[in-house]
Amino acid sequence: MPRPTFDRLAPDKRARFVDAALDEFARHRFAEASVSRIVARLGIAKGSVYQYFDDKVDLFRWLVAEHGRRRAELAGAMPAEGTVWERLAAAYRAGVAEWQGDPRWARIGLRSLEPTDEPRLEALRREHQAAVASFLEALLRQGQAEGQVRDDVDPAVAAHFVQGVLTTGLLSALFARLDTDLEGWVAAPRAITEREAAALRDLADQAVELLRRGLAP
Amino acid sequence: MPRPTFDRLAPDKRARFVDAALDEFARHRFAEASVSRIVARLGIAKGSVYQYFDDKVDLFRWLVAEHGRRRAELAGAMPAEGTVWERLAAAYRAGVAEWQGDPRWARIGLRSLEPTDEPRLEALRREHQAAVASFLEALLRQGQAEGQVRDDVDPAVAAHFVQGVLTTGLLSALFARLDTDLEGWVAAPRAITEREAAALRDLADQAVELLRRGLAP
Amino acid sequence: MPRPTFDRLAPDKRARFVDAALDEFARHRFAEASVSRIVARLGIAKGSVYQYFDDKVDLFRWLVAEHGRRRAELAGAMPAEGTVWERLAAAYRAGVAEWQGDPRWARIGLRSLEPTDEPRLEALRREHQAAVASFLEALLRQGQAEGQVRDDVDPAVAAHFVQGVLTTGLLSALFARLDTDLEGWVAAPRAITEREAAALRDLADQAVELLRRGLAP
Amino acid sequence: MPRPTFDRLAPDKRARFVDAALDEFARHRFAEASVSRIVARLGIAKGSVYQYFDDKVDLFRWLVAEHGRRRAELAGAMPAEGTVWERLAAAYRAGVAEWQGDPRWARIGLRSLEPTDEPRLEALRREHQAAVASFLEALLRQGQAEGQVRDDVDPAVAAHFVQGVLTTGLLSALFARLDTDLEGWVAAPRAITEREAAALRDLADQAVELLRRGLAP
DNA sequence: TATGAATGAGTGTTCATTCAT
DNA sequence: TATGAATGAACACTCATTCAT
Repeated sequence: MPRPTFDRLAPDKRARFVDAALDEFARHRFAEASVSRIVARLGIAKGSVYQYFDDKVDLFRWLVAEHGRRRAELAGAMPAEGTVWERLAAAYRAGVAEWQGDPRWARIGLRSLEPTDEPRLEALRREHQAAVASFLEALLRQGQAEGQVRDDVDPAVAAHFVQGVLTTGLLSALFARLDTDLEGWVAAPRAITEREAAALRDLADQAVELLRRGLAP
Repeated sequence: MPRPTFDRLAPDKRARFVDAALDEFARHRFAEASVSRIVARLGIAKGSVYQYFDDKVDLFRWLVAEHGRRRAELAGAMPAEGTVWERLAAAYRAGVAEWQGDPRWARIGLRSLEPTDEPRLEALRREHQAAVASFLEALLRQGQAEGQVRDDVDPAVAAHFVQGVLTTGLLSALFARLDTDLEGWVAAPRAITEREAAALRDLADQAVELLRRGLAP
Repeated sequence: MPRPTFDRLAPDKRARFVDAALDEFARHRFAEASVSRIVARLGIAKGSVYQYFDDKVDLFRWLVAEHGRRRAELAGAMPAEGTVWERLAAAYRAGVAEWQGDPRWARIGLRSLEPTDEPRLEALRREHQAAVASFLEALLRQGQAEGQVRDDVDPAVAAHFVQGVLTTGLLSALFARLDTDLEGWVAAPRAITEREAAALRDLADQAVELLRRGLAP
Repeated sequence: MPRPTFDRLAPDKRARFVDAALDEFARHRFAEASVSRIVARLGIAKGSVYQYFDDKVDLFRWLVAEHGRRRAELAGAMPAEGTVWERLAAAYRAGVAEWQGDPRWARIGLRSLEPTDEPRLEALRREHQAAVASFLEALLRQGQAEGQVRDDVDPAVAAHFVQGVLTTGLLSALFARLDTDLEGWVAAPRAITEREAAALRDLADQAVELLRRGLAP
C-alpha cells in the first residue's frame, strides 16, 4: 500500500530509503520507531515520507509485506515431500539462512508477531500468528497420518511447543553461539565464518532432532 | 533501589502504590508504561513517585526485583531431588501456578526479558536471560551425569530449546486453551475452574514429556 | 489574473478545472480549501495549478471575479425602473434564483465577504462589502427622493439593515425552509419542487414587505 | 471543562492566559487559531496549555461558556416586561454595550455560531443557533398575542429576518460608524467618545424602529 | 514529606509551493 | 506545457522529569 510515488522512485533513492526504514523498524518496535529519526539520518525532508506512504502504519505494513515477499522467494524451493522432520529441517535451515543474510529483514518478520497499541496492526499480527500455528498443526497432523508422530500428541498443543523450540529456542541458541543477542546482531551484523555457518546448520538439526524424538511414536 | 522514603511509607499507601505500578507495568511494556497514568489512578501527586524512586527505570527495576523475591519465596520448596524431568515438571507447574495467582507479577517476570530502548535496562535483561539459561544448562548437565539425558546433547544448546518450549511454547498453549492471549489475561484475569486447572497441569506435563523423550538417551 | 496558460487551455480541460476549483472553494473557506484536493480529484499534477495561477490566492480571486461576471450577466436584465421595493424584490428574487441554479457560484459570492487570515484578500473583501453597501444606500436615497422611503431614515445606516435582512436573514430562512443549512445545500444540492420554488419566492416577498413597511413614510 | 489546574492558577497568571487565548480566538476562527501562537506570546511552555485544558476544542468551549456567563451577568437586568420592541431594544442595547466593552468577548459569542470542520463543535453551534432563533420566534409570537405584531407574519420566518437585522445588520452599521470593521475593532479596540456612544445607542433604536414598523399590524 | 504546575524536547502529520525533468 | 517529488515550516499534542512551595 505504498503510494505510486514510492514505486516510481529512483532505484538508489528508493534503496536508501528502504534501508533506513528497515534499520529503524528492525532496531525498534513499532511504537518506538521514529519517522523523524529516519528522515534525519537520510537528510531528507519529513514530508517526503508522506509522499511515499500514508503514515507510519502504512510504512510498517509495507516492510512486513516486503519481508514476506523476500522470504517467499528464498523459500521457493521448499520441499513438500519427505518426512515431517525433513520438511521442518528444510524450513528452519532456510530460516537460519535468513538470519545469516540481512538479519534486519528477519527481525521485521518477528516484529509482525509483536503486540502493539496500534489497533490497525492487531489484525495483521493475529493473522501472522495464526498462519504459523496452523502450518505447524497441519504438519503434525500429517505426521500422525504417516506414522511419524505418535497419536497421543494433541497437534494443536504440540504446535505451540514446536514453535517455541524453533522460534524462541533456535534463535536464542543461534545468537548465543554468535556471542551476541537478537538486538545486537541486528544492530551490527557481521560476516559469518564457514565454521560458524556449519555450527548454525547443526543447531537447526539439533532442534529438529529433539522434536523428532520428542514426538515420535 | 527505591529511596528510603519508599520503605518508610505507611503500609497501606505503599501497597496501593505497588498495586498501581504493578498494573501499569504488567499491562504495558517499559516504554509505553506511563508514570502519569499511575499517579492519576492513585490520585497522588506526580512528584511523589520521584520521592520514592529516582525515575521510571528505577521503579521498573524495583518491580522486577520484587518479582524475583516473590518467586523465590514460592519456589522455596522446589525439590532438589528426583529425576531432571520431575524437577522440571515441578518448576513449571510452579510457573503455571504463578499465572493462576496474580498474573501481573508473572508478566513482570517476562517483562524483564523484553528488549528496550533504555540502555540502563539492557544489563538487567542480559543478566536475567543468562540466569535462566544457566539454570537449565546445569539441570541438563546433571541429567547427563545421572543418565537421564543423552550424551550427544549439548547442554548449552539444549537449554535454549527447553526454554523455548517452556516459556514461549507453554504460555502460548496455555492462553490458547484459555481462549485469550497474554495481554488479555493480564488485563482481565478471571478465576480458573477446576477443569481448566487440570487441563493446564496437563499442558505442563505434555511439554515436559516432549522434552523427556526428546532428550532421553 | 490567471496566467495566459489558463486562457489557452483546451475548453473541456479548463471547464473541468474550474468545476473542481469551484467545488473546493464553495465547500471550504479559503484557509481550509485544499489545492491538493483539487488536483487529486482531477488527476492532474500539482504543478499545473501553478502554471495557471500564481498561487492559491490568485485562484480564489479569479473565482470571485468569475462569479461577478456570471452574476452581472444574469442580472443584466435587472429593471432600473419601478419603486425601490419592486427593484429590491427583483434583485433578490434573482439572488434566490442563483441559489436554485448552481449554488456553488452563489457560495463563492458569499465567500468573498468572509474574513481571512490572508492579508492579500482583505482589500477584496472590503471592496465587495463596500459595493453592496453603496448599492443599497443609493437605492434608499433614490427611494427618499421618490417618496417611498421616509426622510428620517439614514440611508447609510439603513443600508446595513437591509443587507442584514436580505443576506443573512433571507438565506437563513431559505435554508430552514429547505430543512438544511448553507453548507449542506452546497455539498448536496437537490432539485427544487415547484411547490418549494413558490415558497421561496414568497420568502423573498416577505422580506421585502418587512422592509417596505419598515422604511415607508 | 477546564482541568482543576486551571481553576487553581494564580489569578494574574490565569488572567494573562485567558487574555492571550481570548485574543487568539477572537482574531481567528477555530481552525486558524493557533495554540503555538498563544504560548509563544505568553512565553510559557506548550505543555502548560494541556495542563489547563484537554485540548484546543476544550479551550475554545471554555471561552464560549465563559462568554455566556459574562453576558448572562450583564443581561441580568433584562426586562421581561414592556412591548416586544422595548424588550428587543433593551436586549440589543445590551449587545451594543458588550461591543463597547471588551469586543473580543463579543467576538467569541459570534464565533460559537460559525461553522467548523471540527465535529465536536457542531453540536454547540447548532444549539446556540437554535437558542437565538427560538428566543426571537417566541418573542414574535408573544407580540402577535399582544397585538404588536401583525397576524399575517410567520414568526418562524420573521425570526430569521429579525436576527439578520440585529446581528449582521446592526454590527455592520456599528462598525461603519466607527470607521472600521469587525476584525479591525477586535484587533485594536479604542475608547469610545460620549458622542459615539450616543450614536450607537441611536443605531440600535433605528434597527428596532425599522422592525417595529415592518412587523406592526 | 507531599504537592502539582511548569517544562521542553519529542511525536506524527499536513500542505502550499518550488523546480528539475 | 505538464509533471510530481522534494521541501520545510507549521500544526496539535504527550510525557518524564524538576523544583518552588
